[in-house]
Amino acid sequence: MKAKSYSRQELIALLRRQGIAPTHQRLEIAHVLFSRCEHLAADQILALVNERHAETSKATVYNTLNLFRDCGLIREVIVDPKRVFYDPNTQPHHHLYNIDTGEITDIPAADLAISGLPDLPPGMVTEGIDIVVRVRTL
Amino acid sequence: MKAKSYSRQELIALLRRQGIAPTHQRLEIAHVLFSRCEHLAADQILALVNERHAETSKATVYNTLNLFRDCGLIREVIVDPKRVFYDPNTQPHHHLYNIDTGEITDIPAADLAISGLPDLPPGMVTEGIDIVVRVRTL
DNA sequence: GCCGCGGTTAGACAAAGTCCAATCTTTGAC
DNA sequence: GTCAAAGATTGGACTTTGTCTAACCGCGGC
Repeated sequence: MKAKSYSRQELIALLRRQGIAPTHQRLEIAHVLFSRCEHLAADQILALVNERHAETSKATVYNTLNLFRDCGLIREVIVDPKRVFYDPNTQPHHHLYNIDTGEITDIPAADLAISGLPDLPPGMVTEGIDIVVRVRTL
Repeated sequence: MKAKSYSRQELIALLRRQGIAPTHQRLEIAHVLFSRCEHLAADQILALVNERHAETSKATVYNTLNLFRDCGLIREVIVDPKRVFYDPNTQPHHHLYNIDTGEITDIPAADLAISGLPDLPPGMVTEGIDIVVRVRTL
């Protein structure tokens, strides 16, 4: 849960390292994503980015999120069939999902072990293993 | 992977046991779901049910799937942000998801163990733990 | 036969996300 | 700094998945 506040220069460097041109809009979106440790959906990001003055369109938010995802800067979290959440934490970890509140919490993968997984069919590679612990409030 | 073919009477009994009135449409949908061991999305079920002669509407398919889900007859599988899949297998199990083909395969939970899960915050109960192994074809 | 109640329906609607062609920025070469 | 090419952004139309609604159907009980 590094709530690190990235400087403009750090964000620019972060994007350039992935070969991404650091446009104004992308920096705004990166700032929203990386300066807080939440799991945000596209519409929330759109709202946050345009909070002060509207300058980023819906299309750009989606383009940018997909770009960041493809570059491995962020991860998609698929727990709610209604919308995708984006996770700035790219460390191996899993999720606790509160069905009632919609709240998503990280579970570090470090101290977690899964045993007994079957062998993969030949010609397949594991992209990742996602564990979602679905909880309800009593 | 019981590819059991349920008789009409068995399906009726199955629904009645859950207090569900066995209407024609519900039986058709139950038949499609339980007579094959696949993970189907709502639109696929709609198409399959109306294959011979159209007699079930989109609204009824969605109503019925939600009803079956609430009664525990089927499970939702959330792996693809585009659509929910419905799983007639209610035994504890997890999923292998092929990102490229969209194919979903069951992983029995029996021989699988997870250790090191953190304690839940107080006042919360686990509804279920879903593991998704995302694979790619080489 | 008639009533009432649940189930079904078409179609309108909503929300998430994609696509497109026009326009604007960024960048690298000079 | 200037300029052109390449790349990014945009509004709005569109698609897809799923929900809602109000009318309608059908069946059991009387």
